[in-house]
Amino acid sequence: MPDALPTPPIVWRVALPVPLPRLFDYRPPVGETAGSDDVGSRVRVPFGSRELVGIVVETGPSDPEAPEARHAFARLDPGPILEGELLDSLHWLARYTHAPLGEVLATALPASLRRGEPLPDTHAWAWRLTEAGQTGRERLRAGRPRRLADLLAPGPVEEDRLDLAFEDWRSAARALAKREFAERLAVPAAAHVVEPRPGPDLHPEQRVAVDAILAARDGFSALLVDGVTGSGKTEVYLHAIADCLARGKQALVLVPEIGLTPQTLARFRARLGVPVHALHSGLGDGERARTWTAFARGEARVVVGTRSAVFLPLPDAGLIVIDEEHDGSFKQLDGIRYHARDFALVRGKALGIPVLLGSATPSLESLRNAQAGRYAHLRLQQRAGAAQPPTVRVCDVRKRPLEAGLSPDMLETIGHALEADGQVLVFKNRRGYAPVLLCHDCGWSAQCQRCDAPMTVHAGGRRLQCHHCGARRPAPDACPDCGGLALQPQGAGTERIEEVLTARFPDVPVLRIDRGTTQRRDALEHALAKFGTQRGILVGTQMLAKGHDLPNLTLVAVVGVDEGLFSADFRAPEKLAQLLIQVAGRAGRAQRKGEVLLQTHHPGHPLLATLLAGGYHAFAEAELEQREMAGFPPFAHMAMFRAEAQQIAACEAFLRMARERLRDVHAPLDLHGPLPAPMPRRAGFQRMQLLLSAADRRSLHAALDAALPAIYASAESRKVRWSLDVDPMDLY
DNA sequence: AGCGGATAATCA
DNA sequence: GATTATCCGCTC
Repeated sequence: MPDALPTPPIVWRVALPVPLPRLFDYRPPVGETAGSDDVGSRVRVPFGSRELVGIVVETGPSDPEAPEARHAFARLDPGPILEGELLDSLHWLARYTHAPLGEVLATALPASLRRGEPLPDTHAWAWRLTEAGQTGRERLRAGRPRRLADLLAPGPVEEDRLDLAFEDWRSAARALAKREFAERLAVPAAAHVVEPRPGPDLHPEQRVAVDAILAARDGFSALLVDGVTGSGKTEVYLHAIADCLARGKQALVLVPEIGLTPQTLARFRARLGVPVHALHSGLGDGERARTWTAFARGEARVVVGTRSAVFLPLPDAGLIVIDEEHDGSFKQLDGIRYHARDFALVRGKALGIPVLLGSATPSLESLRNAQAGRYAHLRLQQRAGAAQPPTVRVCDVRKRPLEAGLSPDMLETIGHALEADGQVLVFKNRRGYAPVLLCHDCGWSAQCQRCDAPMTVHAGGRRLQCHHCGARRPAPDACPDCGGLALQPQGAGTERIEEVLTARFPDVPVLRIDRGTTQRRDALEHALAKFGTQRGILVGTQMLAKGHDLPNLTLVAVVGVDEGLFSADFRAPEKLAQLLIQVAGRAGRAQRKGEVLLQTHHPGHPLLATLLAGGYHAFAEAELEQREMAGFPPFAHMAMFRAEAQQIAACEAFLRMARERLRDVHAPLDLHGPLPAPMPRRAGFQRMQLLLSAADRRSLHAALDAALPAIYASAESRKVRWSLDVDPMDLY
C-alpha cells in the first residue's frame, strides 16, 4: 500500500480589493477550520506587508503547486454577508465589466463594512412619555408639544409613524424632552405598516399600465413606462409598490442623482405607510451601513436611492423601479464602471421580479428593446389633470443682434410673459460668466495650465476657473501675450445671462440656479420654495431640467441649443433631444398653458424639425435608423480602453500593446486607436484611448477575456493608469 | 493599488 | 559617500 499523500488543507479563496484579476488563498486562523458555509463572509488577511479585508468566495483544497497559503488573521462575520442572488449577480458584474471580483465586491459594500466594521444595529427609534409626562401632560397648553404628548399617551410611537402623523414633531419632542416629559428609546425595526393612503383615481392609461405590471408580478419581466411629462408615472410606480408591499415584499426605487428630493421622499412616505429609506451620496457612513443591514435582514421594505442603491441586498424582493431610466448618472464613470439600470435588470432577472423602467424620453437602448419585444411597452400619452402640453416655437437668431446670447425676440417674449404675471425659466447649459476670455487685439485666450481646455470666466469677469481640474486664478487685467487691455469674455454662461436679465428687468427677481449657487442637496429646494410662484425669472443649467414642480411657469426659454447640434459624439443628438423635452416639460404643469422657445442659428436642423413635428418618438425612430446604418449602439457593442500618464508615449505604448493582444485573438472586432482622448491633457496627465466595437456582444467579451490576462501582465500596463469601460457613454 | 527593495540622481 | 527620487516586482 502506497504512503498516503498528506491531505492538502482546505483554504479560503478570497477576493481582495486590489486591481489584480485573481483570488488569493488563505488558511483559516490557527485553530479554526474552513468550510463551504464561509463563502460570503468577510475575513481580515495579511497581504504583503499590509492588512486587508476581503470576501471568501470559494473554499477548497490548497493548490500544491502554489506557495503555502498564509493564515488569515480573523473571520469577521459569523455567517455570509453577501450571498444568494446578490453574490451571484456581483459575480456576473465582475465578468461583464472585466473588473477584478474583489474590487466589484468592495464597491457593492458600504464603506464601513468594506473596512471590516461589524454590522451595525438596525433598531428604530421611538418616543414615549415619562411618568412626569403622563401626569403633567394635561397641564400643557394647546400647541405642538401638547399634541405630541397626547399622541404618545397610549404608548411609545416610532419616529417613522410620527413623520406621517404630524409635521415638525421633532421640535415638539425636543421641548418635551427638555422638561423630561418624554424620552427616546430604541425599538426593534419591525416592518410596522400603517394604513397606506389611497392615491388619486388612475386615468385609463395609468390603469392599463398598473394592470400590466400587476399581471407580471410573479416573475421577471422588464416594463418600459414610457409616459410624457405630467402623465403620472410616479402614480403608476406607487400603485405597483403598494401592491408589492401588501404581499410582504421589498421594493427598490432608483432615481437620478438630482432626483432624490425631499418632495419625492415625502410623496412616497405619505402614500406607502411604511418607512421609506433614502440612500444617496450625502449620507454618512453609519447611516448607509444601517440601511444596507436593514435590507439584508429583511427589516426594511422600500428604498429610494441613487446609483449605488442597486447593490442593496433584497432577500424578499418584489419590484425594482428605475425612474428616468435614460439619465446619464446611472452610469458610474470611475472605478467599477457599471450601469445601475443594466445591473438592476440583471438582478431583476435573477430575482424573478418585474423591473419598471420609467421615462418621458427613454434611452434608445430601451426603446430598441421595447421594439424587439424584450420589454413590455406601456405608453402614457395623456397629461394628468388639467395640464396641457406647451406650445413650442423656434426662434431664429441668424443676423439678429445678441445680448449675452439673448435675441431681441427672446427678450421681448420674456417681457410679455412677465407682464402676464408668469414665471420664466431661461435654460443655458453653461455655468459661469463666460466660457472663454479672449484678447481682442492678438487672439490670446485664457487656457488652463494643466488641461487642454479654456478657462471659464467667473465672478463677473474677475476670476478664471477650470471646470475640468478645478484650478482657479484671478483674471488678468492685461493680455499676458501682447499687454493689450482688450480682454473680452466671449459667449455667455448663466452668470452673464443673469446679469443681463437683471439689468433689463430691474423690477422682477432673477434667481440663478447652477452648481455655483446651489452646492448642497436641499439648497435648490429652499431656493425654489423661497422663490415660490411669484412673477420672476429663473436662470439655470441642467439642474433645473427635471423634477421640481413650478406651477406658475409659463415660459421656458432655451438658449444653448446650438452647441449640442454638431457634437462629434454619436450620443449627442439623443442627449440634446432628451434635454429639450425634459426642459420643455417644466412649462405649463398646472392650469396655465406653457410656451417653450428654442433659440437657434439652425432652425432647419433635422433634429429640431423632427422633434418639433413628431415629438421624441419620431426623433428616436429616425435616430435609431441612423445608428443602425452607422453601426453604433444599440446595434453594436463597444468597450473603451483609456490610459493616462505623465508621458504620452507610455499611453501610446500601452494601448498599442493592448491592440496587438486583441488582434492576436482573431475576434471580429473593430479597433480604433490609440487616439488622443477628447481632452488630450487633463489635470497634468496625458490621455489616450482605444475603442473596440463588435457587432455582437459575445465576441466583444470573448476577445476581452482572451486578451486581458496578457494586458494585465504586460510591462506597459505598469507605466500608465489605465481602465476598461464596457458600454462607454462618452466616446468624445 | 500600495509597499519594500533596488537603483539612480542629488547634495554637504 | 550618505540621502532622496524613480523604477520594479510582488502580493496566497
